[in-house]
Amino acid sequence: MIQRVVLSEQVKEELLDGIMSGRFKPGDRLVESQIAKRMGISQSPVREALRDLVAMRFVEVEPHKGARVRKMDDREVVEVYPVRARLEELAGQMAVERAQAHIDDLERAVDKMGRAFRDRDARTMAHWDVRFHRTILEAADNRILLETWNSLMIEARTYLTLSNLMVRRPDVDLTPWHHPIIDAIRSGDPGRCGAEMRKHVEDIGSVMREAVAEGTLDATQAEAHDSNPLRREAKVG
Amino acid sequence: MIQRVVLSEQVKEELLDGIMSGRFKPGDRLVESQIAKRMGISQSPVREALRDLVAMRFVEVEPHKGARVRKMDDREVVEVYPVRARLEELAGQMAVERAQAHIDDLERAVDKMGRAFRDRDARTMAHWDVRFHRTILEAADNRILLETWNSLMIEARTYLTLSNLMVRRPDVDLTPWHHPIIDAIRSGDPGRCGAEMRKHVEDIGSVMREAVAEGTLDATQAEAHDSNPLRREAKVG
DNA sequence: ATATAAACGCTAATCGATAATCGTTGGATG
DNA sequence: CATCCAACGATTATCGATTAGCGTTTATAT
Repeated sequence: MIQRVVLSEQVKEELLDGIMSGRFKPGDRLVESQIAKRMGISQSPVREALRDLVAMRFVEVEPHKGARVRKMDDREVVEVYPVRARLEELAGQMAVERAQAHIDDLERAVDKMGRAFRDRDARTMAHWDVRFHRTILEAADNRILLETWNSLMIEARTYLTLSNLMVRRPDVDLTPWHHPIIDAIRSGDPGRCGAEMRKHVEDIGSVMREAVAEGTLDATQAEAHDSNPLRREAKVG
Repeated sequence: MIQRVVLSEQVKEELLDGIMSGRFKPGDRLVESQIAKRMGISQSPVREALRDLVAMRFVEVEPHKGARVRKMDDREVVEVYPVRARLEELAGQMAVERAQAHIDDLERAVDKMGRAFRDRDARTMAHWDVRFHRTILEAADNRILLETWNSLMIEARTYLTLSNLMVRRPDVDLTPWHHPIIDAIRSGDPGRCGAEMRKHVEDIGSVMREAVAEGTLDATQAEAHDSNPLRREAKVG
């Protein structure tokens, strides 16, 4: 069997895609042996992939009990925004100068986001939304900052946010919220840019706080999760 | 063989202790088979432990080449402080109220820190220093914030900082730098507390920038690392 | 002496099998 | 009928062995 990269890496990608696409829903069990059989490999690489996903916080395992897709509880959904806000504030301040060269990228991302909104395609929208933010994070040119931000599972969370919003407030489009940031970058003022970034993220945080208050998150997120194992026990493989 | 926790977890602790204590130095190879043999177990749990440590960024692996203790390069040493500063600023703001109940803990930590300084014991000093900060992070009562902060390997970095400083500026004691934070908490003013936290971390960042500029970090850190494998190839096991 | 190629040794990556552990099910007992 | 306990089935955790990849060294030729 010819392979360009290590198997565990391929498995990780596969599972990640499954989680991000919603094929595996929060609470679904990820049984090593079943995944291994389905992919025609042994358990070891699957196990390693799962461990990686645990580190990335997409999956949780209990020793001797197994792995399941992690459910973001309400608390966590809300708690991430203050953290993100401060990180992106810093990024905005640091990035202003270097981001000038990427204004085209940023505008294109916003454009794609708008199209995706009109297509009611939350997944694509999340993709470009994250791309927008990541562009600025990268321009900040601080590896630790970027890695820290990446560790927050922004893409998965953004997808959740947007798909929830698309159901709950079908007419609200977050796309234009990005324009003040681009303007701030154009102005070249680090303080302003940081402030806009922070405000932007905090505003999204407010939106999510509403969603949690209304209790619409679970519905959007996990039809899958059910604490009663007799009624539903998702087996994936 | 009776065991209370999974083997891979024990291995992880063992290796972590080795890294933190400096028994394994940056650049040292961590050979699965040798560690396994030394601990009298098979390679699998060792492998898993290494993967975990990679996720924690204490170790790096190249496919088919193996694992080695990760070296913090100068850039990374400096880059972490702005990030930490913003996270702790947020923590300070959020924690003010709840931290009131922990002022005793904070003062005790500072006290222990001071004693450790007089004993020239950088390791203990780092321990209590981190404990001080972690107390505030926990009081902020935001799991994501705490996890994010934890992911920055603060303890290892602080140890590096303090042991470097102890050599380079034997008379400089960072302990009193913590008092303004305690005062700020006493005042109950979130803005002030956040500001003090941020300033504190940024000040330490400045100290480390100096260290890097003077090029004294490598000496403190890794006598071990040597890019020429013919001259030195650390084998651990 | 230098450059190129083949072969070797070391180590990680993967495999297939076994042991350990958990939750449940079914039966025995009161 | 309710309760406790033992055995079972499912799944993970670990093992020992095999396969594959990389780096170096040795062999060969120029």
